[in-house]
Amino acid sequence: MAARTTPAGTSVARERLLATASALFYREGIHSVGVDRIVGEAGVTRATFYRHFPSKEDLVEAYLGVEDANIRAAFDAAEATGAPPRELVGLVIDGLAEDVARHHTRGCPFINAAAEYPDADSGVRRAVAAHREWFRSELEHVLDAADAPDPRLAAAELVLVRDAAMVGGYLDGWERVRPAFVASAHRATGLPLPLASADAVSSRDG
Amino acid sequence: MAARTTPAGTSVARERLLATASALFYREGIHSVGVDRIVGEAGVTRATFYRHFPSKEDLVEAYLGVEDANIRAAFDAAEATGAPPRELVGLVIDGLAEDVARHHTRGCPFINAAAEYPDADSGVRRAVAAHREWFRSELEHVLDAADAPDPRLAAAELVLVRDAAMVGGYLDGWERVRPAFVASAHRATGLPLPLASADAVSSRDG
DNA sequence: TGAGAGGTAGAACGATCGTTCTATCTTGTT
DNA sequence: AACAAGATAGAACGATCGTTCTACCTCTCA
Repeated sequence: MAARTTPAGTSVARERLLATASALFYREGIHSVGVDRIVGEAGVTRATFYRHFPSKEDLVEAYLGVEDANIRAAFDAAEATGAPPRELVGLVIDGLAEDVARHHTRGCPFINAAAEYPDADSGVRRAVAAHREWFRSELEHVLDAADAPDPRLAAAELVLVRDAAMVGGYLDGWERVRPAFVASAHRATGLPLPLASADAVSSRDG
Repeated sequence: MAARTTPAGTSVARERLLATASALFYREGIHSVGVDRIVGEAGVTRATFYRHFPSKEDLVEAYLGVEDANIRAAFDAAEATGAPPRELVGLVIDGLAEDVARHHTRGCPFINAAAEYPDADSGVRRAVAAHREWFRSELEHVLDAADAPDPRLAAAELVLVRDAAMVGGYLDGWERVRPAFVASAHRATGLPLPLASADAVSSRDG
């Protein structure tokens, strides 16, 4: 066999394509962004594109994979703080709020993608479903460890509230949504609100 | 002047176009549905299309106008029952749940449209913003009449929860989302839960 | 050093996008 | 019956869609 100029499955061209496409897909929607735009802004040619991705849809799935990995990493980081379970719930909620406020100002990448892919059997929708199921069960796990009264219902409610926060943050502005999000999220856990967090809810934070 | 074969601004062709496009836009997304599809399924030709709508985007805005009118009509119907304010809140929540369960199984038309129109100044996004603002203030009005403790916050929370219910109903299935929606919605009002409604939450309903 | 394979370049494919064209038909008024 | 004007028909526009083509370049290993 022959030369491997980069580790298997990666290359600078692939990285640039994925990073460029991720930004464009998120900001402008998927069907609105053509392959010409992507290869143009990534500084590569169409042939290079199709050497790394069998089709545009594979690139879309890779984009969702990046988003999925980012969120998993954020959870891992929160858990790595070693905070006690009850505190971890607060960290997670704060982290979700921070994420919506700073990074996901154009809504949820998965919800937005699903809006453009009506076929539930498509690869994109499968990726969306898999991500959402992981997210829900991860929340349930965190809530269960914190002795929440009904972790399953609370996790489902948190998913709801977080979905809404991303949508509302995009369409109505985060500053208008933040109070409702914080109030709903903490109440959804079914856990008593720690004083420090209660203070954060009403006055400081950003 | 000359013949007016139909009332100003309407015609059977226009009605068919709007009805057909509304169904297609909602089910399959906006950019995914071409003018060919629309005129084909509506049984008219392109020239007819462009005689009634200056461009495809005008048709999209008309589609959102229909959705907006439908929801306003539902509110009017609920208010026309003459139910006392406190009961009206329950009627509205039940109505929203019913709507998600039966009619809006592919998510929220406005949220989905916004996912495809990143430009906040576009006509589509303006229509989305106008609808959302009306919806929020309508909820606030209903909650205020029912003596909710904080109508403004409660309305914002209800919008959040309803957004999430539509998204979640689409992506996760309504039966999985319903309990979380009902619980979150009633708690968001800040009002005590009437016994009859509490019963409905835990057992009956559909 | 040259063989060989993966990466890159840029033109070009057919299909479909939203839009516009001219010609024909329908309809109420004169 | 003749006319004016809106509605309809169907071909056709240029632009862009996702995809594929052949030629060239740039490496590692024999």
